[in-house]
Amino acid sequence: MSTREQPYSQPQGRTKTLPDGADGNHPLALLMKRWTTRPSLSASDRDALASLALTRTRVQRGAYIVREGEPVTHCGALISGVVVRQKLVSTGNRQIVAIHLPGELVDAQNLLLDHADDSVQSIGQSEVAVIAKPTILDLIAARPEIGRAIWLDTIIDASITREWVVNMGRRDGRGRIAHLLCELYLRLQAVGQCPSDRCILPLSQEQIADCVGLTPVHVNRVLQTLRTEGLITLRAHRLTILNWSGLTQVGDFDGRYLHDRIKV
Amino acid sequence: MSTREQPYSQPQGRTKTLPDGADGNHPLALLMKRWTTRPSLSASDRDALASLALTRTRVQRGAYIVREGEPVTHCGALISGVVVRQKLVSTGNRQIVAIHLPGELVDAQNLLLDHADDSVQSIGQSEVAVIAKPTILDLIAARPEIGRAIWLDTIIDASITREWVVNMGRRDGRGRIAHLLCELYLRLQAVGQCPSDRCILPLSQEQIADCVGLTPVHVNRVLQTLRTEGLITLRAHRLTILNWSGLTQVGDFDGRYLHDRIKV
DNA sequence: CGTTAATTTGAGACCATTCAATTTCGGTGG
DNA sequence: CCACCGAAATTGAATGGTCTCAAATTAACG
Repeated sequence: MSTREQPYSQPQGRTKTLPDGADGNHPLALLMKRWTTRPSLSASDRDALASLALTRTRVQRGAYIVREGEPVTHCGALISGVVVRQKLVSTGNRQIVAIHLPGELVDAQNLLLDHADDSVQSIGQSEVAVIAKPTILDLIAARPEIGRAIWLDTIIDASITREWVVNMGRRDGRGRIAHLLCELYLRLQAVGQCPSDRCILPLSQEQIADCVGLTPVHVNRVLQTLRTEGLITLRAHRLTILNWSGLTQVGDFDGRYLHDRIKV
Repeated sequence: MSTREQPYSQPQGRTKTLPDGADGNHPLALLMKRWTTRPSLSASDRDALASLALTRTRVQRGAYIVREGEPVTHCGALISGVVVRQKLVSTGNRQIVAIHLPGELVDAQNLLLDHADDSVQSIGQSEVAVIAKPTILDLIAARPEIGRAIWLDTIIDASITREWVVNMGRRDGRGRIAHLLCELYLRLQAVGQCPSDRCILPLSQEQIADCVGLTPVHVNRVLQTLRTEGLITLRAHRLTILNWSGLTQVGDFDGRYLHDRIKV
């Protein structure tokens, strides 16, 4: 529900340019790894990606990467951290419409639009590879396979959003939260953030509430029931799945809508 | 909520092939008209579209055009009628995740996917231009601008879906229904189905309920309040907007998320 | 180790659901 | 043209899920 996030920060104040490849990996390494299996990019396509002009930036917790209504000049690929897309309603309440994990494009859908129609905000601290819009559009024009890969990414994002509509429309609080946890667990696993049955869930209860359309108070109570039923453990951002089949049952979860965002 | 739709019909039984251009217009006329303004296709691109191999089919009320989980072999463009995308949950309840109007692609997102992840069902009777998936993919490869047009369409669909998430997550019944009516009114207007402040709203109250995540009973009660407050008239599928600014206020409606799906 | 954010708890009010039963409506055949 | 039928819309009353509004407790962070 929160509208009281971090105060709006100016673009120049929100990020910090880092030396390229500060951690020894290419900033787009996760993205390219993802795209080798499914859209199956050629080696030369991958080279083109690798030599793309980009700025590696660090985004502070709560800072905005894109603001609703702004003209779209850049496109971002998430390197590390977690980022949410969100919209505000007139009462000031917030609805999160998507969660982005490392290796995903943060606002590919804005490439063909003049103005962003939602905001992108960083949970915790994150790193983003920022690429100028014309750079990406030229790349797509020159290399159709990369264009297809990006298109496929937006299609899978859309599929996830549709499942969220189902989640909010036809499941009660228990189901919604269980479903969200199942999705995030699989997606975190796909990007190597779940060594075992436990993972770091970077969302607060208030942010979970903004994902599933409930109040933080009610999210709290639902999580307690999931805990006492032995389905999960969750505290201090550490989520453990104690009973996967039970959780999928409560959440009516079938991961096929995630397509290539999970390991099959 | 209904699971009791028309009984499942076999593909061969559900449609009827019509002579091409039975009404004097090209089946893709609306689509091409839409794409001349915004993605601004060239004349040769439009020619390529006009000579595309397609089958014009009539779809009976309640029949399925795509079934969830099926392999995707075709893509459809809606010529006339109204069609919904939907998913079922384990309780048997239905959630409608999108509404498609004439001139829109019905399952463009499935072009890059192996299996459909939701079903497409015809409200009332409709006509669809069915195009084989390889035909479309070849066209996109040969004419990147058409690929972009289709991509933009999927992006706008995704934007609408995100607004639906907001609608279900952060608005009460009144707001949800008012918002849906505002959206449909503008979109129907964009395809020339609203000569004045009145239009044909082809959804039953039960179908409205499945769009906004409520029960038909509650939709009925909400509609009554909207009527008694002098905002709308709605009976027998005939919707009249009596007080547009009042309705947009109740629905917290800002149509920018519709992008090119409305006339500006 | 203090300060702020996040989580937890309680009780009452309210929105929406459930489950029928009833009425109206649109279309059909006599 | 009327009688009829099934689908859609409407109504009622009781139940239940979720919200609201605090206040208290716990955890996170510099």
